[in-house]
Amino acid sequence: MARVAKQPTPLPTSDLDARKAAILEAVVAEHIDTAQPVGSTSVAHRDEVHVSSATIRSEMVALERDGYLMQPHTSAGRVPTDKGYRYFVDHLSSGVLGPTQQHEVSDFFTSVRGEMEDILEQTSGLLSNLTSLTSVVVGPSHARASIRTVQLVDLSPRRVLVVAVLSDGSIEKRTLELDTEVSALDVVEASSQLDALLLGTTLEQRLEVPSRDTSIATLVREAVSALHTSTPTADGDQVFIGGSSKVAGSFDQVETVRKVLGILEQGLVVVSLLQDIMNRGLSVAIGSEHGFAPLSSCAVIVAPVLVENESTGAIALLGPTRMNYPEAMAAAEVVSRQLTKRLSSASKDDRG
Amino acid sequence: MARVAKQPTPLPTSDLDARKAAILEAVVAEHIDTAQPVGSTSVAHRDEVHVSSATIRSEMVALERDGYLMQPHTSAGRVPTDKGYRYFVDHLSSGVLGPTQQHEVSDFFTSVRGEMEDILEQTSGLLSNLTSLTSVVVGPSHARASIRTVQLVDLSPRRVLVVAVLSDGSIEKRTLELDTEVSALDVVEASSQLDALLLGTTLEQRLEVPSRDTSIATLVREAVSALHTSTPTADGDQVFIGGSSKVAGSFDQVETVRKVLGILEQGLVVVSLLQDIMNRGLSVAIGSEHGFAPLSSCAVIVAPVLVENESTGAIALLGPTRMNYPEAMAAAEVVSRQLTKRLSSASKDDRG
DNA sequence: GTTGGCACTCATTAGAATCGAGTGCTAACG
DNA sequence: CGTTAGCACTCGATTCTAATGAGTGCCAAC
Repeated sequence: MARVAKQPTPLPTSDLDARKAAILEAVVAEHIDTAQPVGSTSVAHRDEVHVSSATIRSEMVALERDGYLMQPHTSAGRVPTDKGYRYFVDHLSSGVLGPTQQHEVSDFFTSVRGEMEDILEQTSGLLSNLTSLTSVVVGPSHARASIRTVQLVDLSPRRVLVVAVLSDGSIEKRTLELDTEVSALDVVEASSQLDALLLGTTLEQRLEVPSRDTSIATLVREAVSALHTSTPTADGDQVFIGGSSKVAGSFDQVETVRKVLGILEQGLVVVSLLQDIMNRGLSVAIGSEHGFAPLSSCAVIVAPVLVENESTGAIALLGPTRMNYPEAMAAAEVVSRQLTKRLSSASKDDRG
Repeated sequence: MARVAKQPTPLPTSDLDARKAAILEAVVAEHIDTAQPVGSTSVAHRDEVHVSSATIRSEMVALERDGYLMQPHTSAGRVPTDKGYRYFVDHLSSGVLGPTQQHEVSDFFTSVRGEMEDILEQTSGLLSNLTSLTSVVVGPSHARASIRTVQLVDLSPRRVLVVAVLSDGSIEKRTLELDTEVSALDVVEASSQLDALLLGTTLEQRLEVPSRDTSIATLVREAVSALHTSTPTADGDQVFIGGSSKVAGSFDQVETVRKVLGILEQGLVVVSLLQDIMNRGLSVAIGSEHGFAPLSSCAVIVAPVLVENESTGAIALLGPTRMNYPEAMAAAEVVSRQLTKRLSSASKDDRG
């Protein structure tokens, strides 16, 4: 009972002796390179271990028995299982970005300009370029940001635009379609009432609006309720997907490509998948680990994007389970750090 | 030597006799259905023509000689060439949407709510659903819209947000990163100066800004220049792409899928392609017609979206050259009309 | 415990035979 | 003269078989 409280059985599934680990590493690395089942001799020719192929073979049957490897069919090489990749990721891989790529990242972050949305979108492209994987960037949520200013703009006698500027620099807008015409003066008056009313609140806060019946009061009420209604599409979150064409380079079954793309099209599904992975404290979800069947041949790498030490956004990489984990994880890690830095410096002294 | 003058002659390439046309139609229709080369007997069994397969064969050699059909190899059926599709589109296809789809469209447009961007994005999804093709929706340009309001919002002592509301309800924002701190009062003052200065102008108009050296004047100057700088990403145009997963369903070569997706990722390329097609007065560009080699196995259907009788936006469908033209063209046509109607009713009485 | 040797497995490849969809040609027919 | 039935022919696709060889598991020897 000392430290042998695993499952019901005390099999030391989480630790392999050094040689098994080395062999597993070799198999995974080789398979990532070649996308082919790898045999005992190819492992012997690498320099992770220096034993004969026969020895490797006998170790491999052990690794297969314990669920780290599998054979597509008798007399084929071995392929890592999800569990095998998991061990590789947890114990073995320690990737650093190549110097070229390091440069690419720092060049990017020193030169990128413009609004947050643009930066996030371009970051997504950067990640995808670095790794040849599809990337997902979820922008920081605006839920916490408070309202700095609200303004009404009359576009036409019956159409009024509500524009709210939040403390994080983002903007929410809603168009009101009115039943009756309003005068420009009423709009101005309602606008300043609104501004006073909402200043400092967040979009999530519900608040009591005096329900008088003047046209100005009606206008104010409608504007408030419109602002508090989230838009039908993205739930306030901004999702940027980069390099979806990379999906087609990752799988050779066109049907798999179609499925994965179909999922990527549903932004909300992707966001909640990432949320789920992060909630479970993972940074990598391999194959069946994320419990999302249509993506069972994919692995997802997630890294949080912190603002004021809270994780509000995320960057993710999506690719086949046989992706280059060290490289991809390193890329995600460094980009996440840089992006966090960028966003923090932008928000560190906001006037809430 | 009587009528044996083929090439440099006034051959009536643009008109086929009725039977040839019927046969061509049958071949195209069948090939759209089956994606296979179609033989003389399958044509004979359809009811476009009622002649024997032998007759059809001899007509087919003529159609092939004239470039409407081609054989992948001897002893295979015929496949339409781009020219064949072109004839089909110009002379033969006359599609109407099925009643179910008509309903889907009108339901959509009666129930869709929200901001322009959301509507455009959802329209893109609708089109893609209707046709099983990838759709591109290019939002109306804001170039013509005049400024209704400009406001400065101080986010932090050194960061000021410029928010411009345009007459079409769209918003442009720029963040200014200042070298020196500015007071909240200065921001307010600059804001009202800006508003007065820019009201009624468009983003394209360059205007003289008095270059005094007060901190307020500097702020105003920077704000104006920021607004006049277009964002690095989309050139003011908004592009919405829907159903990119449909690409994977349209081609069975994964490499083709990758190429097409790669192009779709470059929004600007797509937009200029659509522009080019429309400039040439086409509504359909088939295969090599659009002169864009990477998409030579694709056809593009474009329909303008009019605002105040000017074409400022566009909707497009992209698919394999063997797409269902009648259906796709009908869908593009009706959605374009509905969208135009929607946008016109929204802007018809804007206060410029 | 490690290794070389060896028999065995089985997907993949190559080649040969066959099939058959579809053609082009020709002769007969109305 | 246009249309059609008949027929020989072509050639990709399919099927089958045999050969290949990468890779394994086992065992005996080191």
